Amino acid sequence: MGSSRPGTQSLQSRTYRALRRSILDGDFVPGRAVTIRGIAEDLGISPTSVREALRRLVAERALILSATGRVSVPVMTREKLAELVNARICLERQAAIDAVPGITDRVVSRLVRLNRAIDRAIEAGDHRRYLVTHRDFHFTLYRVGGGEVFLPLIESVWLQISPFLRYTLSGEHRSRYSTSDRHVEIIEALERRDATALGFAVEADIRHGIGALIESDWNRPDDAAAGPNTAGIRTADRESG
Amino acid sequence: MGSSRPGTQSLQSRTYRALRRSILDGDFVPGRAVTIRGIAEDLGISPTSVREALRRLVAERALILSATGRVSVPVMTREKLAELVNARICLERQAAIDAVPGITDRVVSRLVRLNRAIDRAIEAGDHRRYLVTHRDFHFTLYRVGGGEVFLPLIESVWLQISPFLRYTLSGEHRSRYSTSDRHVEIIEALERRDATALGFAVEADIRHGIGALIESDWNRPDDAAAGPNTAGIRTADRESG
DNA sequence: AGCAATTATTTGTGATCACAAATTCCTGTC
DNA sequence: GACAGGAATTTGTGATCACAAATAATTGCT
Repeated sequence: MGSSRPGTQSLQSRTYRALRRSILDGDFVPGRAVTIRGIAEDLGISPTSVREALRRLVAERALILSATGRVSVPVMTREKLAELVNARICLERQAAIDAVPGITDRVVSRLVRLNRAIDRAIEAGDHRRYLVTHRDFHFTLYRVGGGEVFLPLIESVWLQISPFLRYTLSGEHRSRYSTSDRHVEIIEALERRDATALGFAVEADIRHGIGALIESDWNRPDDAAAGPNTAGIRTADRESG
Repeated sequence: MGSSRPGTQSLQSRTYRALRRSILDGDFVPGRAVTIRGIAEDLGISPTSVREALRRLVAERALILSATGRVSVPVMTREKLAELVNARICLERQAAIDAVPGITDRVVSRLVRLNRAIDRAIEAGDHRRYLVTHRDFHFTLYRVGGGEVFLPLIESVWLQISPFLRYTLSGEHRSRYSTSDRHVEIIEALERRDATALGFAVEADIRHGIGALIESDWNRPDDAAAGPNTAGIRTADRESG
């Protein structure tokens, strides 16, 4: 079909993954307009696949569709952020608890390793690396409990938070972040296979990690009104991490 | 754009809504293959819009995309159903609790009215009417708490359960269903504005309503292998209910 | 200069088409 | 009759195009 060699995924799917990754990595500025043709040109492909990729991201609430059919990166509101935090707590606590029966020492040691990588990224001030490793830590845990149901739901919530998270890691916010402390609690609960403690640790991690921003001056002067996209969508095509 | 008069929604969006409604109403049999061209012919439109509508439903996990690009109605497994029930409990308990501050007597009386409509539908043996009113009852409650975050997540879970629910209302299963009893508990908790009791009532409603099926002989001989779609997709285009 | 009206451009929409992969149907063989 | 092999059909994919709505740019007027 089309022009794909066997083994190669569809162009639309690769486009989707590239865009999603860019969103998760914080390359999409809230408020910016995203045009089909703009991305199609950046990627050197026809608008067809881009349209489908964008619509998929709209369906996952990573992007929003205006009444006139225009796609853009959603702007965060306090109410929405509070709801997203609630959703994260609901879903991720349950996903973590569901993971407990499947936890092995191997998984725990991997989480310990990822946690060290997170600390290194924070110390080095490497935003992107922090986001990647932090994401990897959480999803490594949630993946243990199986979950063709919970994971997509959680991913949708992360996609909605990610464009906003960009702010948390740039500038003065970074110093307030001691996320890894809570990760240690998570790891300790896992070592004891203590589901209840794990649930509280996950909730605390989320609440302290993001919830703190609700009351802070996060609504900084927008670089949102900036021009059209070209946000450096990296086409690198690896399985989601 | 295209050929739509102003005020009319896009064809793709109407197609999506029609398909989603059919899924929620139980017209889609698990395992059945859904083809782009098939639906396009049924609806008398070009494949383009249908493809986008289908992909959106795939993104929402209402349908699944095989490795070869084929779209079909997912087949339920015990594990997945257990996960879906867990997800419903997580999300809907929270959504209900979030609704409590916004509950008015007017909402409560509407729920009472809907609950009576559900009972009537059960007595009359009207499956479709039962599904519609039952859905209306739950989402009327969840909508009170605002929620541009929780509602889409809950809708995704409902879409995943719906094709399976078709079984619960046909044949011998119906007699076991006394869903409305739990709805009364929900209403009583709402009248007292008792968030904690409400949470338990919602959980009980979900667990008893669907959870009972996990242990029952729900995996009846499939009419799944039946021919291509043409499942009577009703094109009626009203705002989602 | 400030603002409204008009023109030009951009952008989403949906149809059509060519192509190749996947599926189905038919046939021939054992 | 069951099954493998091959032709015919179906199906998804992605590009291209015409069109109209929406946005941006320009012009003209006060």
